[in-house]
Amino acid sequence: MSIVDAAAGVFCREGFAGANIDLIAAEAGVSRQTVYNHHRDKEKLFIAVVRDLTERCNAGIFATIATFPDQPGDLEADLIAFAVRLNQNCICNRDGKFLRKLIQTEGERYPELFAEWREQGPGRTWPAIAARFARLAYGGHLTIDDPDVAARQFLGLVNAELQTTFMLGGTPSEDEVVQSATSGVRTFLRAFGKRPSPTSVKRHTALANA
Amino acid sequence: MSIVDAAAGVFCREGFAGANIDLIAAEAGVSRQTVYNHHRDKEKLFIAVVRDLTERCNAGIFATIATFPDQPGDLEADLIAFAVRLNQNCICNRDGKFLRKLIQTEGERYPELFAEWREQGPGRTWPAIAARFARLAYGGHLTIDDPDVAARQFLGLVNAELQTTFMLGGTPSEDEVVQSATSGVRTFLRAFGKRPSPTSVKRHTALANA
DNA sequence: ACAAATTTAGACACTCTTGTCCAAATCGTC
DNA sequence: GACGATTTGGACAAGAGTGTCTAAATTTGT
Repeated sequence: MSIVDAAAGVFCREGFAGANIDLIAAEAGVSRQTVYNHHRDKEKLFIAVVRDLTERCNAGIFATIATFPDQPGDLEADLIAFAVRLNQNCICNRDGKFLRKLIQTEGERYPELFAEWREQGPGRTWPAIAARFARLAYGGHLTIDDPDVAARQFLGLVNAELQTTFMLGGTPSEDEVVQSATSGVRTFLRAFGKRPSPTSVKRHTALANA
Repeated sequence: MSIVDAAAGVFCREGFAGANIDLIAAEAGVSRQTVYNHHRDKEKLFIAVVRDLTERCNAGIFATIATFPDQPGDLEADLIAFAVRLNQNCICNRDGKFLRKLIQTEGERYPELFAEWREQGPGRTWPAIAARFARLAYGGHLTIDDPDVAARQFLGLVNAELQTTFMLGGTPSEDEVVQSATSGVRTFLRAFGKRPSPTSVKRHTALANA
């Protein structure tokens, strides 16, 4: 395991102040001196860790966004599968857990560093997801006013059941992820889905609602 | 300011390991020795802080749940107002912010302590909110399958726009809270609200949906 | 005003951690 | 096998923090 990987784990478990360079070195399987050779001091090492996690997580998220259903066959099933992928590959995996925890615990101590994350992360991924929803709406598969809002609500819904687990730093089971995604997508489609018109493909109807 | 209050602030800012008893004493306006007189050691003090926050937050949440709209005049406006109250009085206030941060940062270090919180907090408040939604559904104002799921989705929706701010430990502005609650409730009602039947009061229709 | 309880300031021992230094060992490459 | 670069382990100084102790000061109740 690389030094940065080991450091990520220790920083997450112990926090910045509690993290011990000896322990990081031991978990990385190198001597303490090597840690200091590669990264001048504890703070530089921490910054390297966050940058590394941000990059890897972003890559994963964009790769997953690329699998967003464009020409849905069964929209419900496709969205559920997408939500599950997003959770399993980007949010519940090691990198996602670590990055989330570091942001929560040390975000206030390094405003510039995490402002960077905010721009590169949510600032780029949310619009990307919103664009995919806009495309579905344009194609007549959804009825959406504001794609940005819809995208954030989609994420809020499919993670609604996992909040407590996330808070405590736990990893939800595959079952829980599927459960939450399923009920989340169902609600999402009740709000934004087209009303049952199984035949028409190109009609771009807006359903008045009150 | 009491010792426990000062300790809450310092533990939140610095984390458990980084918190300094001298600093806590100074912010509380007492001598270090007094801190040790009241709370045997750092860990006992930390536990006292979490217990205190949990109690106060729970009290606030239940007080706010008591204002849940039972006989809604304008359901949308009533739910938005409720969501805003919940956020302002229980989640965005000092206690809420502190408790959330302590759970996120130290949750894994004190499993029993935070298991207690989980039982007393989400374990009791979520069902309470679900019960209020069930009542609205029973009264014919909403169409809900599973009130527990609906309650969690309601919370996920009205907070959907505030996630990033929460993550970084910030406090959303009143405007942001209202914005998020408004679009969240609108979506919630699109999914669970009764379809436009402005006259009938007691008809308990279930709308098939695909 | 007096006695008991509490608080205070400071000194103190102890532990832990960071970051540096250096000589010996190990590794990679030719 | 030899040479340069890297790694290693250990010692080390400096600083910071915890928790204890004590004698003096202050508060509290009566």
